[in-house]
Amino acid sequence: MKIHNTLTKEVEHFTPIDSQTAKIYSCGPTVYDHAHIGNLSAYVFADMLRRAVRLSGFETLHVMNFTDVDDKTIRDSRAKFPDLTPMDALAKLTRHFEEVFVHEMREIGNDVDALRFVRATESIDDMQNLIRNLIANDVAYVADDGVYFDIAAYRKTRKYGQLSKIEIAKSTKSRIDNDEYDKDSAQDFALWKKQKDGEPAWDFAVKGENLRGRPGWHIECSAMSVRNLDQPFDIHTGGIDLIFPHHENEIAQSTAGNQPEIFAKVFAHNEHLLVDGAKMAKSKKNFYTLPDLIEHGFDPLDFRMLILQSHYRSATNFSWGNLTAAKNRRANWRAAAELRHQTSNIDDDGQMEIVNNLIDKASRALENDLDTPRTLMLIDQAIDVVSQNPANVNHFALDVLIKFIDENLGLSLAETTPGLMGAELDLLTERRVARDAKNFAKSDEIRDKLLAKNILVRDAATGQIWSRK
RNA sequence: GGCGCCGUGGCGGAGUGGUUACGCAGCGGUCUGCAAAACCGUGUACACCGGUUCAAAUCCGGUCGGUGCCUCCA
Repeated sequence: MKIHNTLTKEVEHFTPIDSQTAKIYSCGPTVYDHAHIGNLSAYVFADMLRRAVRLSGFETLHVMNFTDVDDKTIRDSRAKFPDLTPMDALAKLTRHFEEVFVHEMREIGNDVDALRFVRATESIDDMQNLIRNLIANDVAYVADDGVYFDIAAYRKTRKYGQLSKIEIAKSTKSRIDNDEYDKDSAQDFALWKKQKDGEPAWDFAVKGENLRGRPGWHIECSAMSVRNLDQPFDIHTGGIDLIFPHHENEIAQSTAGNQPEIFAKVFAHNEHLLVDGAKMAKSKKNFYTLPDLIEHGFDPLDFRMLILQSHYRSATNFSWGNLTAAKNRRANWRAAAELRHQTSNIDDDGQMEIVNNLIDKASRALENDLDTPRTLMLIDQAIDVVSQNPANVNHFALDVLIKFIDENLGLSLAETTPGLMGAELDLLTERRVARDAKNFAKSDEIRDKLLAKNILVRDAATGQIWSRK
């Protein structure tokens, strides 16, 4: 398959380093609140990437972290659970939002069972070992308030700024608290922060001293990825906003001193989801969450369809109109899938051949840097072929198509298109009898009843066809 | 200021030198007892200016507009 690599700015052929299993690391959520739908779109991308890698014949080992200790999780947990110890409060808040996150991931069709989740708070030892190693190699130093990465020292043997071409600070040893940077240039960043009042903290022995405190953000991902995937691993994913400083710093931490020079072979970044042409962000308050969408009457999978309709490297604009378009498209796909319950199977080799051909093309599109817009176009064509004439549906072709869609696009078509239940089926039969007797008043009445159950009935030449709204 | 990205029909969204993308919406029609369904048909789109070329939405230069990163951020 091919994938765009931010390191080279090119679409490259991809094969796993060990030629069999692709090792993927995705920067996961900071679990202090609901993710907004822009966050979620990044995870749809990560999920689609893993599916495409599998489609092209490789196994995957896909790790995603929970950032469950940082400024925000500490701030909110202290505010919400002031009576608990800082550590307990932190755990209580973050475990809750982990559950929320996993639930929402499932709802939007991401295969969480194919992921290995890792908590930052359960990887503290790995982070400390990495930091000790950096200190031993003179690319990190202990300051009053914590341990910092020394970019100037790093640049003596390695290149800083592979991804972002960021300007480096002229003065060395310039640093600020809280992972921060001077306005115009990259500066030393915190690897470890000494405990402040009321903060959760871990002991950290460095050169006979206990620097009790907690890890910086960047070191979390460096430690967790390498611990679970070894180094170098294949693909590192994230939103484009993580290119600098987060991924740049991960590379620096993981390639400094006596460590391998390559951290990850490919960095794959997704563009942002926009609202009114601007980036969705918590600080701007211009964001929506999944519960917002559900409240407006949309299914989480409508959101997935919306994301798939544009390429992951193009910024896409979110609007209710666009979401409606995605919803309608998905409804059309479901209506086609529902034909498997209500039409006779026709052994039409022509349909099978066309569908197989389109699926082939769709596979190639997905393997070509996740060309989902093109994939959707091809699926639309296949849907047309199979559902054009309800009297002539090749069920085998339809099943093959549904399976392809569910495995590679994650739209849960089979699951979301169950057959009708007893009472619903009875109504349908009643209506057919009424219609046959030309009792249209009654048949229309039953049609309304079914509509009230969100079942739409239409009368094709071959009989009634239903679909769920 | 530094480093980027983008401007396509009503809304989204592909395309990257010459051929209908596609979806949703709209419009016209067919079928139907009727129908919100289905089916058929339907859009002289590519920010602007200049250049290259037999030919440009597609390449080059410029202009205008939007937007992202450079604090945390998917």
